Amino acid sequence: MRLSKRGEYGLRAMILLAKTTPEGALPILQINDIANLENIPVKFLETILLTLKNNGFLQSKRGANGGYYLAKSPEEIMLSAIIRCLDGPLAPVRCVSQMAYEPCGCPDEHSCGLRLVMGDVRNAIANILDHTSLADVNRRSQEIKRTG
Amino acid sequence: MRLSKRGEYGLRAMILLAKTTPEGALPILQINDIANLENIPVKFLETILLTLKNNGFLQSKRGANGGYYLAKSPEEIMLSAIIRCLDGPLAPVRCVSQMAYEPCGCPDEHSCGLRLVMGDVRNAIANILDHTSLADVNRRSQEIKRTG
DNA sequence: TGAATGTCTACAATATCTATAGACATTATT
DNA sequence: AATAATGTCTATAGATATTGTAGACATTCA
Repeated sequence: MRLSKRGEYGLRAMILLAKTTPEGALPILQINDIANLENIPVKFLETILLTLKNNGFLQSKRGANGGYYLAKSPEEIMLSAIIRCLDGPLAPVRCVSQMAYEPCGCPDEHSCGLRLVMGDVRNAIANILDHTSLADVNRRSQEIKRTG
Repeated sequence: MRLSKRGEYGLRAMILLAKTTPEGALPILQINDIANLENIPVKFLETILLTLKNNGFLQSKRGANGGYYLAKSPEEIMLSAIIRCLDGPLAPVRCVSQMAYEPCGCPDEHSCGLRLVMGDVRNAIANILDHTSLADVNRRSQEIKRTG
């Protein structure tokens, strides 16, 4: 039930970009800066950000003073979408996956007890991650910093 | 966020054993039978059942007419325990794991937004799996069979 | 023009997962 | 006692996924 490093790094990078996006600004960050701040191997981060870009989460500016910035507002980017992009389905087993369903081969999938429970688990995970945006994450972090 | 084959096979075997445990009986099943019924590679299942035995989930009888049976009542065996035994921690990241905590290296773990969200995810998963027993799984399956 | 950046593809290194091999120990049955 | 049926245990092979790197290229700014 684990988030990969790719997924974790991607999320951290996106959260950082969202953090530095105050009000409709265009807060561009360079790969190197993100890598340094978050302690991520540069070349690995490169491929992650590129994937995120090619899937519409980021935009970029090339050349000197280039960098990456969010393609949408931090309010609109949900954690579930980022994780699905980098790590694949949220579901613990394919036979309850929305994005990558596959039959699991049990004699009666409809009444398979394991499948029913794993469906609940999938929903529990998705309910959180589908409703948590990058902005939510940073608000929550800020709130802890204020209230302890 | 995926359940491994080992985890899945182990759960299926345990659920099957629970299914055939009606009332305080000693319903012994052999590796071969379980493997055939659930379509699991025999030698792989061997190692899984052995692990489950060595961790107190199963008991066994050796020799001719031997086999495996549950060490406790199906009501008492929770899915979370089986998964932790075969697949490791439920938590998506180590820094929110109960059974295998590790610091993730962010500057302030206490206020790390990602950690807070992943903590919620961990709890959502654990709340389901800690409260679902083998007996629950089979009851649920039965109910679907009755009501459609 | 040159330096700073992102783009892209391939690949290397490592880890993990899945599965199998095979020698051994125990028990029931005859 | 002999035999066959079973579980026990450890090692390891094979496949796949993850993590990370290399390097040539394209674009932009100054």
